[in-house]
Amino acid sequence: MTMGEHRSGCPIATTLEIVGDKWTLVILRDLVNGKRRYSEFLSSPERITTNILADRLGKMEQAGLVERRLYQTRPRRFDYVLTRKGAGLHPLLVAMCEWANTHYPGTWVAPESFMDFKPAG
Amino acid sequence: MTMGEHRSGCPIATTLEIVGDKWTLVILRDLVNGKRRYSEFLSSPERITTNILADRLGKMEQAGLVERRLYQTRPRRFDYVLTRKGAGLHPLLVAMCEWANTHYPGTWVAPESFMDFKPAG
DNA sequence: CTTGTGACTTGCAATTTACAAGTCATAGGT
DNA sequence: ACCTATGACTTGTAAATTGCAAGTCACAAG
Repeated sequence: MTMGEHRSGCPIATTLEIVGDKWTLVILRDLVNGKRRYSEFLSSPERITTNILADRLGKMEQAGLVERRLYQTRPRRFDYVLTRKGAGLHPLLVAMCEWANTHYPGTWVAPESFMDFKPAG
Repeated sequence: MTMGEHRSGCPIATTLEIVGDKWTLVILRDLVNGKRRYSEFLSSPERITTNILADRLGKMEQAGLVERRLYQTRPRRFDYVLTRKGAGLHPLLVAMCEWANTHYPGTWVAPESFMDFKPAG
C-alpha cells in the first residue's frame, strides 16, 4: 500500500482505512490477550461471524498487522501472531479502554497485563 | 445507552460501537481542527458524502460527542461543537497519528496545535 | 465406513455506503 | 413578482458490506 492509494495523507484517515470498522480492533484485542487461533477468536463475547473473521484476518495479514504461523501440518492449520506493526496499535486500545471506562460506567476494567502489554521480540 | 445495549462489557468493543466506522473519527479530527459547519466537513480531503455526514453527525450528537448550536435563525442553521466526552477521544486520534507516521512514511505530520489540543471549558 | 474437529467458504437477506440529484428555507438582486 | 444563489440537509438507487446459517474440506479417531 503506497501513498497514492490513500484517500488522503492524513494519518488518522490512513489508519482508519485499515482499522476503521467494528471488528478489526476487537480481533487485535484478542491477539494482545494471547488468542491465536480461529476458534479462539470465534469464542469472544462479541460473537464475530466466520466470514467476517476470515475476511478481517486476511486483511490484517495483508496490511502487515499479523503473521500466519503453521501450527499443524495434517491438515495444515495456522494461527495468527501480532507483528511489531500490529502491536504498535496497542496505544489505541489503551486510549479506548480509558475513554470507555470514563464515560461508560460498567464497562470492564482491563487488567494491567493488557494495559502494560509489550510485544515479544 | 445502557450496559444492556452493548455487545459486550469490553471497553474496546463499546468504543467501537460508537466510532468503529471509517468516518466518525475523521469528523472528530475536523472538530479538533476547529471545523464547525456542515460545509466545512464536506470540504475535507477525504470527500465524505452528504448523507453519511448527516448520519454521522446525528449519531455523534446522540452519543453525546457533539452538541448542535444555533448560529443563524433564518433559515435556522446549526454548527457542531465537541463536548467533553467527544474531546476525550483526542488521545485516540493522537495514537493513530503516531502509528501511521511510524508505519506509513509520507503521511502528514499533525501540527502541535492538534497534538496538544485541549478542550475549551 | 462413520463421526467429529477446526478452518474456513458459500448463499442469501438485510443493512450500509457511495454517488448523484433533489428539496427546503431563506437572502439578494432585478 | 421572478430568478439565482446559498447552506443544510434528504432522497433514490446501485454497489458494497455485514450477519445468519449452512456447507465444504482435510484430516483424525474409532
